[in-house]
Parts: sequence; C-alpha cells; structure tokens
Amino acid sequence: VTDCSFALIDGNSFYCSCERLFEPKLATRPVIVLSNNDGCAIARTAEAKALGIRMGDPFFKIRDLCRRERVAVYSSNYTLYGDMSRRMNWIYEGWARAVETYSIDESFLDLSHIRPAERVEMARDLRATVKRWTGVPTCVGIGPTKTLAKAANAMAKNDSELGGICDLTDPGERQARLDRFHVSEVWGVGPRSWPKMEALGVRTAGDLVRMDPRQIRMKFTVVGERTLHELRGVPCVDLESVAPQRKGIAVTRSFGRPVTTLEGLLEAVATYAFRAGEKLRRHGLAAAHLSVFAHSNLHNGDPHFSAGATEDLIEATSDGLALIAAASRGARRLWPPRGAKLAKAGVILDDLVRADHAPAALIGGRDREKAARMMAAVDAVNARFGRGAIISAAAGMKKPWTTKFEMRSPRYTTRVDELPMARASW
DNA sequence: TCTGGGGTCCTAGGACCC
DNA sequence: TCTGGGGTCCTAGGACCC
Repeated sequence: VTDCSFALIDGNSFYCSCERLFEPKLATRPVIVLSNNDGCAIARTAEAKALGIRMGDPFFKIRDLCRRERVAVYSSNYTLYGDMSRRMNWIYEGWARAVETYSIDESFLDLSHIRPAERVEMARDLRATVKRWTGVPTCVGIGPTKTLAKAANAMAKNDSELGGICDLTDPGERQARLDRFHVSEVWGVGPRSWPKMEALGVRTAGDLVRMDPRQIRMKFTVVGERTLHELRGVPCVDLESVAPQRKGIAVTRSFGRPVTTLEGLLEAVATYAFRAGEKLRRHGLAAAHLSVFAHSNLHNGDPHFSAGATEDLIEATSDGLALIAAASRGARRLWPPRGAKLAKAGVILDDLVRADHAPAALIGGRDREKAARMMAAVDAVNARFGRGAIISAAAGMKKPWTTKFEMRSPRYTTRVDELPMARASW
C-alpha cells in the first residue's frame, strides 16, 4: 500500500458565508439560509447556532426568535452558491494531484504527492488563498483515508484551537482523537445505525476501530465494514476525480400555495419536466422513463394523499416537449387527489443513457433532429437571457403555486442586471 | 425420509450522504 | 398559514433461465 493522503476541505456555514460576502455588515450578525419554499433553516452561522437554531428547524417556528435577535434570514440562492463553489474548486485544482467535488461545499483532495510533514503548511496556504480569492472561510481535515479526512474536518470545526486544520496522519494522535469522537459523527454511520452500535458497546470512533470486522459486517453489511477499515487507515473508498454518469435526475418542489386543480398540477409538472430536460441536455443524457408524483402536506393533519405514476418514453429522449407530454400523462393518471390539497409534486427521470447512444424507435418515434435543433435553440436563448426566457405554454403564466423565495439575495456573480453596486463619496 | 445446481435480472425497501 | 431537494449504494426476495 502506497502512502495515501486525502484532505477534505469545506466552506464554513457555506451558504451563510456566501451571503456575507456581499453584505459585509453581516460579518458578526447571526445569519441563516432557508430551504426551498422558505421552509426550514438549512445553514446557520456560529452566532445563529448559539441562539439555539437547529438544522432543519421550520422557519415559522423560529420567525419570532429571528426578529427578536436580528437574525439575517435568506432564501436559498443556489445560483450564487454554485458559482462560488465552482471558483473554490478551480483553486483546489492548483494544489492537489486530483480533486473530487463531493458536494456543493466539500471537496476531497489527493495529497499523496506532498510529504507528510508539509501537509499542514500546505493546508494553511490553501485556506488563506481561498479566503483571499473568494472570501469564503474553510476548514481542512487530513488523513490516510477519505473517512479519516472527513472526521479530521469535523474535528477542525469543533476545536477552535486547531486553527481550522486537523491532520490525522500520525497514528498516535489519530487514536487519541478517535477515542473522543462520537461514532454518530463518523461518515457513513447514520441515525439508524448508531443506536445499534451503542448497543454493541461502540460509543466512539475509537471503539469501532477495535471491533471485529466480521461482526460489524454481519450487522451493518459491507458498508459498515468498509467504514471500520477506513477508520483504521486502510483505504476502501477511492477518490473519484471523474464524476460517474448520473443515474437519475429529479426536479421536485413544494408549492408556495396548495394546488387543488388538475390545471395547476399540469402546469407544475410541465415546469418541472422542462427543467429536468435542461439538466439532461447539460449532461448530454437522455431518459427512458419518467415518473410523476404528488402528495398532500404530511405534517399538518390535512387529509392525506400520495400517488405516483411512471411513464415509459417510446425512445430515450431529452426533448423538453416530449418530457412534458409524458409528465402530463402521468399527472392525469394520478388525478384526482380525492379531496386532498396538494402540497408538493415532482418529476423524476430514470434509466439515463448518453444521448448519442440512445436507440431510436423503429415505430412511433419523433423527428429527433428537429427536436434537438429546437432544444438547442431554446437552451441558447435561455443561457443568454436567463432561464425562463423561453418556456412551454403548458407551464402556465400566472403560476400561483410557485415555490416561495421571498428573501433571496441578488445573483451577484452571474447576472449582469444583479451586479453589486458600490457607492463612494468624498 | 427422501425432490439439483447453477445462474441472471428486477424491484422494493432500507440506509446513507449533503 | 407555515415543515427542502437532491442524490447513491446494498440487500433480500421473487421470477426467470438452462
């Protein structure tokens, strides 16, 4: 085994940090960012956490607290976060032998080419550069496996004395720290597993390291066994510098207002299907199956309804209009909702194939050339004038059901008409 | 009393991640 | 009034093949 080394670098309270970039006066104020539909808190700064705001807290339950404590509240601005993420990854490429973009705010770096004694110094430079070039504060975890790098990253976050960097390369220090690291914080050990682990006497990551791999495999399958070996420093999970081909694409949204009519549902699924088509085309893929689902509010005691329908496409396609047609068929099949009000719907594409490998239907297919030319034109116009410049009429014009984003910041870095304004006086 | 031995594919459900 | 939106992988069991 060669001397592997990975780093996990991530943005601190990433969405909140992105919002702070263009509102410097928020630097010391608590900030939170809400999920789609302004539903729950999904990102909180340290100041917001200190006020007791938890991950996933419904906004309507903490609204008063936020007003009282002058918490800055934002809707999600994925365009901004995605662009900042792209900039950060571009920086990482210059430091690492290979980079795996793991999520919008986390990347694994392959540091095997850097001598062990120099890795922390390098991490310091990287953090400083990311801060200087993007403004986003980060933490770095270093270890001989991805699972250890991930744990190290969490340790760097939790222990302010570490200065944002934790290195678990040294076996002695590693063991000491793993013994103080609760097993529920380990990457791959979820809320279903850790109570079962505690029942086996496993409380910390260090306890897990000392277990018999065969016993862990029996109770937690190979997934659990891999985690154990990774914590021992034996790499079982490779760095994926090339993103594997997508297996499915979903566009699902809660409604800003409940939907009670078939027309409303048809507009919504047409909107989602069209958007799903855009994602397909950006990846050069086509879908052979399309599913539609809709359900009522699952939290508030309203009459319950939940249904889905899957449509076969005659041939795998990325044509937005063909997807809308299939989504409409699906929506009509699951209608009516038996008196329930619909709170959410979605479109899911499965069985994705590369568009240039998609077999053509012998009978009943469309004119694929023509459809492809039209979609290319639509994509070009929307790229230039903004998404939604051209839509399908089936998506509707008024859209009373549209998901709420009532506190969204401008798309500062990607839209000319939303550029930040600087004023100077002298 | 006793009923083969090897496969593949698909699906649903569970668990996990951010 | 009000509670997110994406993904992945593994396993067991059923259906089927020769």
